[in-house]
Amino acid sequence: MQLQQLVYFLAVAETRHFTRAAERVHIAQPSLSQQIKALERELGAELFSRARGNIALTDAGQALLPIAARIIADTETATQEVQELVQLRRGRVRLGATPSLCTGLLPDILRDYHRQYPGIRLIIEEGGSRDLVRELATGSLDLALIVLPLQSHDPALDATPLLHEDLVAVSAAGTPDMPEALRVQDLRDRPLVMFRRGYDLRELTTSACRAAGFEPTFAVEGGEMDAVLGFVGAGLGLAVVPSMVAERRPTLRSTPFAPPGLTRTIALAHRKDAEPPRAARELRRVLLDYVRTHSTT
Amino acid sequence: MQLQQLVYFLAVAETRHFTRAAERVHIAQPSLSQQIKALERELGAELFSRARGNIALTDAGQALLPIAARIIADTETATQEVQELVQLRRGRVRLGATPSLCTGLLPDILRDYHRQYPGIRLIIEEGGSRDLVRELATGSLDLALIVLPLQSHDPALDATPLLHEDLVAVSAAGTPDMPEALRVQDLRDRPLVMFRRGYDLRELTTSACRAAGFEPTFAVEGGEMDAVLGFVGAGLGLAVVPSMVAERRPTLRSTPFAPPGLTRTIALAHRKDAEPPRAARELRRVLLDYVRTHSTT
DNA sequence: GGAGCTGCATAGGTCCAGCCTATGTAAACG
DNA sequence: CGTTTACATAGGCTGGACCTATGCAGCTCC
Repeated sequence: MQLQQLVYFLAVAETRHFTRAAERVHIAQPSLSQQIKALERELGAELFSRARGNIALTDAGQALLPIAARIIADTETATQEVQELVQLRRGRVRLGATPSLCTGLLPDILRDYHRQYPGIRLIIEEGGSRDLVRELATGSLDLALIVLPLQSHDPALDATPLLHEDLVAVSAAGTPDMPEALRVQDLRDRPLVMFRRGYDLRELTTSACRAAGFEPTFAVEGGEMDAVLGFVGAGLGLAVVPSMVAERRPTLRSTPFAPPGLTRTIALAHRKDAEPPRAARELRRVLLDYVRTHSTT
Repeated sequence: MQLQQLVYFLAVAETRHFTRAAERVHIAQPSLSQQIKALERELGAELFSRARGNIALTDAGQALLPIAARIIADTETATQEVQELVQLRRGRVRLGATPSLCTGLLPDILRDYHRQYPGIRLIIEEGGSRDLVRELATGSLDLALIVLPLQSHDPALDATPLLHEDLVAVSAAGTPDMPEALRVQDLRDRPLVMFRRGYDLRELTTSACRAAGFEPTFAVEGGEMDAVLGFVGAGLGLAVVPSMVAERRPTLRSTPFAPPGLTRTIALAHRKDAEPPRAARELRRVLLDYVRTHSTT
């Protein structure tokens, strides 16, 4: 008995037609006839009654059918099971994240993940949420940490909220007139050091100002997180950044916002339509575990 | 993937030894190494860790092991299931027969058959020839004992004449004016107890009367064999039944028909286009044997 | 009714895969 | 350090799985 023969048998049983079954399994019809005949010879029983135009299973065929189907299904699960293991031994995960998360949250998590799966290459794409969402959609990312809510709400994305980040204002150590807590409208009189276009923090800050009734003024504009913090340290102005980032720069003064404060929600997103690769699912698990463990503390 | 490869894999997994595994499956050791390697290549993962003298399953191998074992076990049950059908240890026969045969001929034959093949379920369908022929054609019966000639002659049926039944007239014990032998035209003056529509005996009797030039009159009409015989016993009239049936009711008076007599031919029919299942072929053989043996006596 | 069509079976040829033997190689052991 | 053990590799052989071409039975359609 051969697995191929069982596949052929199933094809004939389903199509009730030798010629069409042969097409389905991509062999010539005589080859299929031969193989079915060989199987019948080995089992010592006819499997089909070959009435013209009406191929039907004999009782022997009916007895074989469920077992053959299970065998073939098992071969597929077998390869799949092994594949999943293989994919965790070597492979890659392409993860997108906002710059602030790349420096804040990710290092610890990626260290854990890499310790568990040293064969998996980690490919990090740093960018704003909008870019990341687009790359998720095109399939050039497996997972992405993005900021909610999504501007371009894509129903094909599954986004799980992960954590709420407090935003704070950072300023140079000797900046005068800094209150204990800042209100958004206090930013009206203070020039800001603003990130380049595309940063989620830029969108968030400007829209918060507009909601408070004014257009923010920029002392400097453009640059990544590091540059912005550098400009702030040089006294060019204030910047609004996640508290997690501010904590890593003790030389800068960090001022919280007055209640209700300014927060943003980070979510973990992936395409809904395609199951992510095993390595990516595993990273997702590690991420969710990490956040659940550390948010309770 | 090949079934052989899985067998080899299991052998190595169990013996933890390539050379001994090769002996067990009766191939040379290099062939086994090759096949295992081929399987590993196809799955994209090593299945064994080849430490000298200590062959062990990798995690991929462990994942494959139970599924491979199940697949191989399934192939064995598959052949076994079919074998059992072939060897008539298991299965069913669906046999159609006219009511008179069910009480007359069948019990003995079915007893013989069941003694020989106790694993075969016997499913008996009682009905008139016309119904039985239709069920043969649709495949809901394997074999049927029917009355010849067929009204709706179906060329797709193969009907082998089995035996000629003599028909006799049965009457209540005290019925007056009963001759030694009856002619069909004698029925003109005598009301009949008639079977329900669909009974072959009804068709046969009425058409015999019509052939003799008159329309029969019915004292009662409808009912199965038992009821008809009961009505006859109560003196409601005569009925025409197979002699075999009449013999089982010694309380009734049985009168033969004058030569050439009234007979009907019972035939064993099955579909011509599809070979009947093995169990049905065997029942056919038993039936023919029985009739041949007992008709000579 | 025969010409064409459909659809499975058969015939004959090709080629690859699975098996073989012979040999290589690496570890273990006295 | 030779010997043994045991798996891997090399290269040749053969059967079987596949192919194309053809046969043949039943059906349709003019």
